Amino acid sequence: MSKVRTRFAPSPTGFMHVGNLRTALYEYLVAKSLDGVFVLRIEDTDRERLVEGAVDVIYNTMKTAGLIHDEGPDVGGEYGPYVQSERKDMYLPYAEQLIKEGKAYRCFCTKERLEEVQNSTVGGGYDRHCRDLEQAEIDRLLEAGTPYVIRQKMPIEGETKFVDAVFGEITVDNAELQDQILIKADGYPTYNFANVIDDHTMGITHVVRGSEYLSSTPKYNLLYEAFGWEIPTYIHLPLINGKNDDGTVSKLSKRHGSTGFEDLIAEGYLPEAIINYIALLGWCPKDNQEIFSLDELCKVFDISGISKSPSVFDYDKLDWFNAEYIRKMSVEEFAQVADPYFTQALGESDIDRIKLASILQQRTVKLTDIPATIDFFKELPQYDKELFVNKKSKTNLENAPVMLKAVYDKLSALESFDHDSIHDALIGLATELEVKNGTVMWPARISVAGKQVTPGGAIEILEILGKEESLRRIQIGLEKLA
RNA sequence: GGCCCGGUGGUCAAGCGGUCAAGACACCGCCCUUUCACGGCGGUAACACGAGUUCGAUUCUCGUCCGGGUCACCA
Repeated sequence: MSKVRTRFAPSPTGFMHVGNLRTALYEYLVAKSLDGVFVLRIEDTDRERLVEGAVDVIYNTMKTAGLIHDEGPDVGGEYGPYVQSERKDMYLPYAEQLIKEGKAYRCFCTKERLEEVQNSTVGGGYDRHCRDLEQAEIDRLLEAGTPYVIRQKMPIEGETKFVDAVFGEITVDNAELQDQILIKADGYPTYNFANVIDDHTMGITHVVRGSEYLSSTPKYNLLYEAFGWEIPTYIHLPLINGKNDDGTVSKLSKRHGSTGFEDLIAEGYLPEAIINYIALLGWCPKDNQEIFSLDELCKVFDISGISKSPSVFDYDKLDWFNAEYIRKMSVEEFAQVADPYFTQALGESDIDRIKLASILQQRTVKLTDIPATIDFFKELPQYDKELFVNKKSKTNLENAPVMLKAVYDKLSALESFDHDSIHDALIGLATELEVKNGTVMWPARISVAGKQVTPGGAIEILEILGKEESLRRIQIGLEKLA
């Protein structure tokens, strides 16, 4: 059996939709799980839609996602070129070969005529007007320089069957198929034609793509058959939908939230979490494991685990994956990915970022949540003294100032302001005063943070803030309660 | 509209003729606890519907309904 080869063939639009990324991921996994080769091909034949720098977006996405291709425009390979616009001269000869063999023909119909036919025919579509023109007529039109396209002769009766690795056997009536255009009037191949030529000449064995191609697959096969080429294994993937406000679902799009890989990264999601999540959107391992590194996926991925029914992209679940990945990091790693967000909230302050990271790591879901949760370190927010009241901690406006004053005295007497010293001092204070720990801790934490919900407890915040700033803030709290 | 595909809790999903129908996310409750989180424990919640086939259907067949896809000189 020949070596498995898959390809990812994106158009450079400057945007990598998670649906596309998921397709790329599965292509990668199919190849890697079968000891095969993963190819990147850029499909840029639509020159009107060319976007500056769009190819770089593709490279960057693949790289940060970890989907390393074995062959492609940037790394080369035996089957180049890997950019479709550089292959444009390859296609016409193949189409002409088909004409010679009587399997395709030149169609001189004008767009106007085609439109008319479209509207007058019951089912719409082309009427095969030029399919059997006299040779003399063809020669005359050619000599007159009449523009033409090249169409493939599709069978008029019967049906075409094919087997998809996911969806099983699918049958389509040939009557559904029109004489498809291979070469456009401008000499460029159509997408479908270029695709088949490229996939075959690049030795692609497994075609992995979205299920929107399911019903056009017979067209591809008829082309493979016309050339006498071996038909690749098809692996069609269920679509990814988004949930609308009214509860219905539709194709995942911007209205559902960020759908681009880069957008998700900008929103504070980790590449590994995104990959892990989308891997499970339409595929399930035998043992229901959920957390997978890319390497692990390569080992356990199996085509039989791909599902047929479409799925809904769930940001809540993505959040969970992201939080899981954050918690799995070392403090140092987390501090590193969080650093830009620390800076965003704190500027270039001298706060110990490792300490900050250590209290933040367990409670961070998305990196972008960080600034809002730590901005109080930079500046004590305005807050209402009612915050000092907490039933569970048994604090109220009467005892809070008493506690706070005691905390102030105790802390100002401390020589070293590290975690253990502060801990012992405050816990000791609670014991001394015969109150529960919370009764001391609550006012202390509120006074130094100025908000009800904080990352870490009073001790952690005090330590990070340092003695001087802590005392200053407690003083402010005392004044507020006075 | 024709054709193709799909339909298990709110979401992702296991299941492949006999199960009290897994698990995860979300949600709710309890515990832990100096807040929030983390962690632990528990809970609510599903086979779209109707006929068959069968001793027995979530699993097989057909129909209905619902959802999606596709019908380009776009990719």
